[in-house]
Amino acid sequence: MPELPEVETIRRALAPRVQGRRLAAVEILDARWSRPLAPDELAGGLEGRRVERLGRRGKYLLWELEDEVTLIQHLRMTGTLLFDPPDEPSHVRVRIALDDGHRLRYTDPRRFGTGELALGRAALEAFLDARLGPEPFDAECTPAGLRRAARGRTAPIKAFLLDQRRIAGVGNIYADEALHRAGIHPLRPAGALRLAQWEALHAGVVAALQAGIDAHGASIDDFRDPDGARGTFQDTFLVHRRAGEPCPACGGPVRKLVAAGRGTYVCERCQPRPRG
DNA sequence: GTGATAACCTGGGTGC
DNA sequence: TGCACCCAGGTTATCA
Repeated sequence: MPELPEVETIRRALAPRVQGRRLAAVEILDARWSRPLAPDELAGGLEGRRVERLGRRGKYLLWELEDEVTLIQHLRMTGTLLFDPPDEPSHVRVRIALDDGHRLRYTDPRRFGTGELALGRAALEAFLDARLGPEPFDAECTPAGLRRAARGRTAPIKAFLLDQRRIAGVGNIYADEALHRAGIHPLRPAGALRLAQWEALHAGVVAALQAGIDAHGASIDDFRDPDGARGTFQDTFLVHRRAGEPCPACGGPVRKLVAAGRGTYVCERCQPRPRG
């Protein structure tokens, strides 16, 4: 599941290969990907333009093209970008040919991924600002700021972490791993956390995301980098998808429960369940 | 405004 | 072996 570290892994691998190149041809095979624009309409906005920068914001991959045109790409559940795959992969939704002869293939078995066009800097910022809170690694993302955003909230902290408007880039995997690092139960009401807990959680989020980036992402199911290689973060998960196994910190059992409607993994010795 | 839930979608796993 | 069913999850829309 591409979360911030997986998208960053893709960005780092692709940026030196696409920056400065032109999108010679763009073929969109799935109208779901480009809607509300028709495939030809979106492809027409991209073709011939030079890639000035490949950026990222939260889980969005930002293809910043000349003339202030940006392709805002979200991989959702199973999206993968492959660079010069040896064979034509299955579930190809978009084909891109670069002007130096290299090829990109966007594959997405579940077809949740999206590509949207922003015309102009203001449109891009409006799109992102409406959907995303601060980047976890930025100085503006602070424990005190998160605490303010959560004030009065009774929803579980896991739901708060998954809400991209509160903090950008955290998904199900990294929320579980961050909460375990911080010793906080995922069902604890977000508004009930003390400042010291927010400090621990902020540090846990940053540490989990950085570990994911260092491992080139987590490849539980579909994630592959642009060269088709798997990430290794799944090999060092503390709790996520480890139900029934001993907690690496205390040896207690890792349990699976549902929080925010998502499969959630917790060690209730390290992460005491809230009373009531 | 807030929180919970359904819907989108398909491959893989499980049970019969 | 084949079929039906369930589950996974990021985001958005809808409802209470």
